[in-house]
Amino acid sequence: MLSKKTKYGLKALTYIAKSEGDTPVQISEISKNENIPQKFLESIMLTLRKSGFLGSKKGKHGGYYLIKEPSQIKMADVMRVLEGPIAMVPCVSLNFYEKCDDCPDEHDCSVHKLMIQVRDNTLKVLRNNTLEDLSGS
Amino acid sequence: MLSKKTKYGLKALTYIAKSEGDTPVQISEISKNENIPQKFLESIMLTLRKSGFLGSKKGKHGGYYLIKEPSQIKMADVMRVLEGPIAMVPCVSLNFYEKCDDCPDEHDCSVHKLMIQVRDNTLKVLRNNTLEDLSGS
DNA sequence: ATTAATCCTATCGATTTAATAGGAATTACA
DNA sequence: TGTAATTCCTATTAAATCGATAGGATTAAT
Repeated sequence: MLSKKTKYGLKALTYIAKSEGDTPVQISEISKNENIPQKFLESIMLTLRKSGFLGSKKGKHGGYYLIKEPSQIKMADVMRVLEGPIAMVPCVSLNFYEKCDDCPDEHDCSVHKLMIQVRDNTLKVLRNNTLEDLSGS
Repeated sequence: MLSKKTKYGLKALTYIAKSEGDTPVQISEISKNENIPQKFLESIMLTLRKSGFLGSKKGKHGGYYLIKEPSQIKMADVMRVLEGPIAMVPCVSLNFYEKCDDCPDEHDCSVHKLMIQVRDNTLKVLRNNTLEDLSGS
């Protein structure tokens, strides 16, 4: 299941991408229009800024803006920051690999084999889709 | 993330499929060979039996056996029983659909569009793979 | 100054997960 | 007939995670 954090984060990024204005977009505006609890969204925006997807301007008339072109923001990268690993088991994760406690040899594990296929197909989608694709009509 | 429940369940099914004997396979045997806590595995086997994947024999020399041919057991079906929805958001789930609280119109939701693609690709893999594929060398 | 915004850390309650406990029911077999 | 071995069933627990909130500190525009 996708966490609300990720869902809200994706919606917020899409909202900003669609805004296209010069002025930064405020949390309160996104919160209202996308029905996201404001305080929760605050913490998500903070994460996205610290991960290099967003820039921010503080104080009155402040807000958030994209740092890169929407077409350069891959969903796979956003997902990794907000949701964590894309793989369904750590032993097939490219960026968050961990050995399983119970598997003596993961090359001989049926779950491993299946989950590699799932990962590859999910990754294909998430690498192909950029923020531009999400925010396009 | 795949739950341990699902992971253990898949491993157990694979183990039984590989056993090929006439006698039912016991929980204690699976538990030892696959490093799965026995009591936990008990409850998982119960679920798999009640969902129609396994039959059981009680008492001494009892155990579990497959009811269908491994080639007839689709991973998508097993996953739905053990893990729940395959979709990452309920609003794109085929079998567990639920409307989102925050979306006035899900056809206008960027997350929705993306997650449909993810679901379709995941489903493709999970429908293509049967227990036979998992248990084959 | 005042107002309006982001920034930051901590915390809380609810839910889910992984696992365990403790026995009841059933069957094989000596 | 009795004992051991197994599945069956329900309840409980401990830990982790999730969604959200609290309360201010900091910064900038006017």
